[in-house]
Order: sequence, then C-alpha cells, then structure tokens
Amino acid sequence: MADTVDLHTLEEKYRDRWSAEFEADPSGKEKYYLNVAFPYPSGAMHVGHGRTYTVPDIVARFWRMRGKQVLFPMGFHVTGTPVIGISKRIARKDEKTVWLYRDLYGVPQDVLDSFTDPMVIVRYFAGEYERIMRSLGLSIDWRRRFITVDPQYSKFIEWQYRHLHALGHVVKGVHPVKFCPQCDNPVGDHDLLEGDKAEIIRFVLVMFRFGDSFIPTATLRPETVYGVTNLWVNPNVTYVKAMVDGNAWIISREAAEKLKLQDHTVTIGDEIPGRDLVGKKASHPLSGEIPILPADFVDPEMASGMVMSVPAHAPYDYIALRDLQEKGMYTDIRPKSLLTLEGHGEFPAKDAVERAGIRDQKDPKLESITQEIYSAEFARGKMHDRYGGRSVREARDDITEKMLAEFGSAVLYDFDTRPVVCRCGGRVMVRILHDQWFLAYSDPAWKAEVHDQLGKMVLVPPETRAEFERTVDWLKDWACTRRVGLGTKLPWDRNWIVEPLSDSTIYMAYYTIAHHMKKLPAEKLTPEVFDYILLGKGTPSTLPMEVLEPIRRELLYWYPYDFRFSAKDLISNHLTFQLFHHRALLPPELQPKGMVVFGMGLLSGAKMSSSKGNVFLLEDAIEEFGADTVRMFLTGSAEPWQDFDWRNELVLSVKKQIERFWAAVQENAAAKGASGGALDTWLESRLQGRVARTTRALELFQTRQALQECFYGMEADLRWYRRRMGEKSDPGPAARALASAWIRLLAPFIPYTCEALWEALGEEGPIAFARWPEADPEKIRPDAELAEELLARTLEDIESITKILPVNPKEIQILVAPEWKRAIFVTIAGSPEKRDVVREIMKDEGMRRRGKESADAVKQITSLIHRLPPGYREGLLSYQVDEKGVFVAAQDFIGREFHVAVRVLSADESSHPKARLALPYKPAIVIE
RNA sequence: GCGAGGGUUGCCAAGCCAGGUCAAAGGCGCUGGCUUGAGGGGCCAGUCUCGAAGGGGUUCGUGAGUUCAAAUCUCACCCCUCGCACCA
Repeated sequence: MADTVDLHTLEEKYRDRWSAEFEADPSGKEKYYLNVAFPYPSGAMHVGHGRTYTVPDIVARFWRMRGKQVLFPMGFHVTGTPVIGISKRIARKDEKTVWLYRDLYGVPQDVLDSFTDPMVIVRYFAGEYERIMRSLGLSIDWRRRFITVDPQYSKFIEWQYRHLHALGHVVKGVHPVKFCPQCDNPVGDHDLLEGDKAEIIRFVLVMFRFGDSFIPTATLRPETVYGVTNLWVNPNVTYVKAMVDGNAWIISREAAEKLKLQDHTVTIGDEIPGRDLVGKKASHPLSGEIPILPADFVDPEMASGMVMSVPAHAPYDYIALRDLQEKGMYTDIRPKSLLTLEGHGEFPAKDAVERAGIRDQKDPKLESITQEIYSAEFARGKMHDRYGGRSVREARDDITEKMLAEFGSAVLYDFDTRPVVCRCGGRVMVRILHDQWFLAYSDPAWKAEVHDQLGKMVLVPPETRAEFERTVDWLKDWACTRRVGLGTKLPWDRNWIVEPLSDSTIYMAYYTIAHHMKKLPAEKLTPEVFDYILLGKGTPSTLPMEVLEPIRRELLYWYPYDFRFSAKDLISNHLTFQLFHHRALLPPELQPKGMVVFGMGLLSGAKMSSSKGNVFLLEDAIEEFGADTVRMFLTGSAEPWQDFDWRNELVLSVKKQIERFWAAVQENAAAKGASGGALDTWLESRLQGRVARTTRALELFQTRQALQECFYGMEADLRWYRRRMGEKSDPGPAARALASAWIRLLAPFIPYTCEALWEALGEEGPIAFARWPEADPEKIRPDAELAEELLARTLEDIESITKILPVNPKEIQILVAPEWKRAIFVTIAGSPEKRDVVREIMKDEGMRRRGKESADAVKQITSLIHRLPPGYREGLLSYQVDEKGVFVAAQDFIGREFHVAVRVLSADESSHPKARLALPYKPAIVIE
C-alpha cells in the first residue's frame, strides 16, 4: 500500500509529459470547441483566475474522455491603456506600484527594471500565465497562443473593421466625454477621485434676449418655456458677459469654461454682479417679456448658472417665488399652467409643495419632490391645447428641435452630480469629442439579430438569459476607437486605435487558425485572405490556395464554438458585444452555440482585489496545496456560476481527501477478494448510479454536483462496503471495478493524481484519453440496493435506541412484520387516493377478523409510507424484499456493530409487547 | 437610483421552478467513542431543542397572505452580490 505521494514530484513529471498532449487537429471525430475570455496579463494570477480556467478545463477533459475531439485554446489580451500607466508608474518608482509588482507578485528586480516598456510587461506576464496555467494542469493547445498586438492578429482586426464599416455598423459621431483639462485627456470612471457615478446630462439652453445680450437658461424641460414667469439669478454670484460664437451671453464664469470645451469659441469679458440683473427684464418669443428675480438656490456651477422659472410645475421655482411674495414682493406674478396631469390640480408643483409642507427653498425634501413631479409629468402629462395638446414626451422633443433650429438654442452637457475630480486633482468637465467612431449597437435591426441569436443559444445558468436580453435592449452606440493605448490602427483612419473591447469580439474564430497564421507574413494577410478563410469568398492573390484551403477547412471543422466561458461581469459588455459581431460578420452556420457564466471569487469572505493586495496567488496555492487540490477545491465548493470563497482551512481538507482517495484506490485495486456475493452486487449497482449522475452533472457543467457524486458519494459507498464486509476479508471484484471507474471519473478534476494511479495500475495510455465510464443498466439491481437501505435504516434505529437507553444491551431482537401487514403496505403505497384505502382493506374478511389491530396497522403504515423517501417507497412496491432473509444474512454484521447477540424472528413468533409495533420495512426492535 | 441574481440549521452549500417525501443531502469545523505505532492518520456516532425506545416541539432574511398542508406559491419590507459604458 503506497500511502502518501509527493505531489510536487508527481506533478512535475506529468507536466512535462503533457506539454504537447492537448494539441488538437481536425480529425474524423466529432469536435467540441470551448473557450474562455482571455486574460489581460498585467499582473500575477490569483486563485480567482484559477477557477475561471479550471472549470472549462474540466469540461474539456470530460468531453475528451467521451471521445470528442476537443479544442481548448488560450490567448492574451494586451490592448488598451492599463499597462501603459503601470510602466509609467514603475518608471517614476511609484511606491505602491513597486510594492505590488516586486513584493506581492514577486517580479525579480532586473525584470522589474525593464517594465518601463509596457510591451515587456505584457510579454512577461503572458509567459507567467502560460507557465502557471500549465502547472495547474490545463489541457490547452498552446500552439495557438497569440496576443492581440501580433501583426497577423491586427490584420484580422482590420478585416473585421473594414467589413463593419462597409455594413454601416461603424459610424462617425460626436461624443461628450468626461475630460480632465489638466491632463488634457478623457478620463474613465476608474480615473476619478470623486464623482465616479456622475452622469453626463444634456441640457437645452433657452436663449432669453436681454438688451444686446442673451441669457441662456439651462433646462431639461424645454417644453416648460410656455410656463415661464420670470428668470432666477443668484444675487450673490458674479456673472460674466462672454462672447460665445459671436454673441454676447450672460452666464456664470464656470459655464463659460464649460462652453469652451463644447464646440464654442468663448471670450470672457466684463463681470456682472448678479444683483445688478435683479429686477430687469428679459424675453423669449415663446414666453414673452418676464422679470429677472433673485434666488439663492441658483448654483453657478450648475449648467449655465441661469435658471428659468416655471412655478406651476417646478417646486423650486414655486417655493422661491412664494418666499418673495410672502415678503410682499412681485405679488403680481401668477404661476402659469402649461399642462394637465391626472390626479393633480392646475399647478402640480404647488400641490406637491403644500402637501409635503415645504417651508422654504432650503428644504432638502424639495429634491425628491422635484423628481416626483418631473417623472409624473413626463410620463402622464398632457400639454394644454393652446400649447399643442400633445403628451409631454412628444412636446419636449418637438420644442427642443424647434428651439435649436429657430430660437438660437444650444446644447450644454454637464454632470448630474458634482464635484467630479480627476486623480490628478483637477476638475473634470464635459468635453465633446469629434470624429469619434462608434459601433452602432443602438441600431434596432442589429439588436433584433442578437435577440434572435440569444434565442438559439444555450445559456448556463438559465437565469442569465434575462440579463442578456436586457443588455441588448439597453446598449447604446459604443465608442470603438481610442487615441492612446496598445492596439490595432483603424485601417481607414490611422489616427485612431481600435478600442480594446472592440478588438476582441470574434477572436474565438482566430484560435482555430492562429497556429497557421503565425507562419504567414502579416503583409500577405490582406482582407481577401480573411474573406476566403472566414467566408469562403474570392480567390486571394497574395497566397496560394494550397496554403489557404487547409486553413479554411480547419476553421470550418472547429467553428462555431460550442461554449464560451466567462465571469458574469462581462455580460453587459463583452459577452453581448461578441454576439453582435458574430451576427454581423459571420454566416448563420458559424454563430455561437452556448455560454457559461461564472460567479465571482472571494478570499476568506472578502472581495478579491489585486490593487488592495487581498489576493491569494495561484502559484502560491499550487505550491502549498498542489494543483489537484486547488482544482478540486475551486470546482467543488460551489457550482461555477456561484460565487466561491477561498479559505485555506477548507482547501487543506480537500488535500486530505485526495490523499484518502489515493490510498483507497491503491488498496481496492490491489484487492484479491473472491467474487463476492450480495454485497458486491450492491456495490456494483451503486457504481452505475454514480457514473450516470456524474456524467449528467458534467453535461450540465455542474462541477460541484459531479464531485458530490463521484467523490463523496463513491467514498461513502465504499465505506459502507468495507464496513459491511468486516476487517478480515479482502474486497471483491466490485471494488476493483469501482477503483478503475473512480480514477477515470475524477480524472477531469484531479488529473495528476489520476494519471499517476492510472499508470500505477498498469493501464495503457494517458488517462486524458481513456474511455469515460458508462453506466451499465444490466448491473443496476434495485433489489440489492433496497435490501441495504433497509439494513442501514434499521441500524440507525437501533443506534438511536441504544443511545437513549441507559443500560448496556445484552441482546438485540429484530422482529419482522407479518405478511398481512405487508399486504396492507402494498395496498396503501400503491394507491393514488389514500382516503378510500382503509375501506378497501377492511372489506377483506381476514382483516376484519383482526379488528382494531388491523385498523391500527393501517394508520401506522399510512404514516410510515408518508415518511419514506419516494424512490424508496416505489422500489419497495416494485421489488419484493425478503426482510427476514436480509436480517438473517446480516446477523453477524449487526452483532459486530453493537457487540451483542442478535436474533431475527417474525413478530408473530414473539409475545413481547413491542412485537405488535413491527411494520413492513420497519421491524420492531427489542433491546434488552 | 435603475437592471439582473441572491439571503437555508456554527461555516460552505443542496432543496425552492413541478407545495406534503424536510429537522432539511453532502462537505468543513466541533464533541464523544473505537482503532493498544499519540501528534495535519482511519473508522463510528452526535452536533436547534426536549425525551429511559426508533418519538415530540420550534426553525429555512422580516412581516402578512393563499392552502387541509409552505424553506418551497403570492405581496410588502430589509440586507448582500454583479452590471450601469468606453474600462479590462
């Protein structure tokens, strides 16, 4: 008996043997192609990555053993900006970054010194990823590895974008972005110190004429211009007169700065104190001449810093006006209603303010009331007939258009919350970018294609379907080009780089041909070449058909992919994007077939985060526990789509379990016991069920469920088998069969251990290609399983009794129920309608003669049947179990268990009062 | 705030869609016993609570409801996770 193994030696040995074992070429076998979202190699792998890649590996190994030709490839995503930032921080010896890379990730100093070049970083970590993935035992075809800036891959991107452009899916547009004037760059939410939730809002500037100038008031509700009674200006703020595109505007200084970034030429001129404007008049063609009034709530940082007042419909305006009027000022101004809203009076703002008991314009409740009125009026409001009589929703669009076209209005973008601060400390503003290219995901026709595609796909788990469908509806145009970062240049506009998410949408197809592409010079990979390889169109001139034809054949062999795996955070972008691109670029027969979405990883209950240092490095985990332990823990503690929690103490117990498995297989495989009797039949029968359920679980990607069956379940069966057999005898042939099947069932999960055992048992060939066990229905013996179940249940009963009894038992009697009770059992258990059963039974002459005894039995048996597991109950109906025979055969066993003599007899042979309690499959037990 | 998913007995986690089979699988931890090579070994049992007989009582985020019957169905509320865009 080889008790322990040196896992590390063992793993190293097979790692070498496996180096090229999983290279997969087209063959006569049915293919199975699965892939995972590739990593961005900017740091070390942690155990969370470990699970992301182990789950598909288990699936790959499973199908391989089931005889499919399996492709499991891997590449690296290196496009984008993060590594550029990292290299800069390394160059300026940023403390936190150096700590992260040198101390946490363990990058050697000389390597770290070269990290000032971003390409060095990604190449280094791509190498590290491969090394660690190999040590984790991933069955990847490494010949196909590529990174997203390989020149051949860039050619592939160029081909895609030319097509998307030609199809009208890539369009040019204007795009407001968060922008830091200090950095002179757009900033993403992750670049922000403050205000990362701020959204860009589009305001319409309503231009009020004020002498030779304009006062632009910013609003989200331009249709309310008909209800304007006055303007608001903050008397304590100093405004400026600025020349904007040749016209004089009176706005806040902040607003002037904003306008500069939004396609306006702005020259700031004289200052104008707010209080100087108070009491003067302004006018607009749609509202007439109105006065300018003072209000403290007017914020110079908000939009233009000028506000038009609609007291009938805007609570702030109503309150500010009321405050003034209570002091006896401007009492001639009346709110002016512009729409009707069901459930509200003429002036909804007034109703709401009064209902909420708002005191003045500083009341914090005003915010929510404003929101409430705004939503209600937008959803259900109807303009008065004199203002067109349309719904607010429609009127707003009309009036916006009209104002922009005829009344000199402009658009001003601003944030909904403030402040928004860049990491550099500078104030972030909205800037309009031009010439930005977009993927037109908002196109309804394109969306419809993706909905259609989703309908044809298998989504695991099924709950994600709703989220995918929502995402498709919700998606807007996606800015798909960048000015900075690593990546492929947009072929027709070389000032732009294809954005990182946008260059990784159909790369799964590239894996199928990547190893061929590597051998071809990039400059020969013209669009025509890809047209031929991917679409079968044309005759490329740069390369001979003898070269291209096998490449296309390989693509067609593997593609489309069967399943794509990824964590759930990619649903709202990548996983959905790739469906758009597949539909746009590839024919119907090459569309994706399924996706599996993972949960996230926790480390001892806390979120795993590299930047916070709360990570457990995968390499350390493999070093400490062994690759198999890591794999089994990561896939056995939760199903792939559930979040999992890495806890060292739990991992350690998994390691012990594997060691137990190792010893148990050795012991049972070497067993020489003679062909066993009923017990071997039982074990063999159990095994068939385990095999069937393990297989089923893996077909459904349920790694945890599969392990429950093929690890813990098998172990429990084997334990019972050994316990029943007793110490002395040697395990029989069923145990040897189990050992062989067991190794293969676990091979996808713990391949190193299983490969070693497979070899130790003298089996031919690598276990990765061994035949997956199949359940043999001939060997399933429900009667044998029922008999053991009966025994086990009775054993439990005896145990619970002996525990309660304060005395040491000297003898156990098992009193089996008489035949007539079994007849009742069969009648009741077999009857769908339990109520009439009693009457039926009592019709029988023999039953009636027993009187109360049979009536009691009916009651007891009904209650017993109610408690039996359904499978067990049905089994007992279909198969006769000779109760007495079972207990007599197990007499020695029971005696051994309890160290007392055991007698088995029929209940009607005993005069003991307990004897009357005997029920079918629940014998009376007398312990004395 | 919006969209999606989730809250089960010390912990992890089945069960919930198809209501009774559920005091509720399995693993971990802990407790006790056995193993007459004790130390990260194996086996057996217990682990909500009461019980001198295999049984009873109270539980499945909170509160209501439907039903003969609810962890499972309905409604409301509380809490957690993921996503909310140019970022991998």
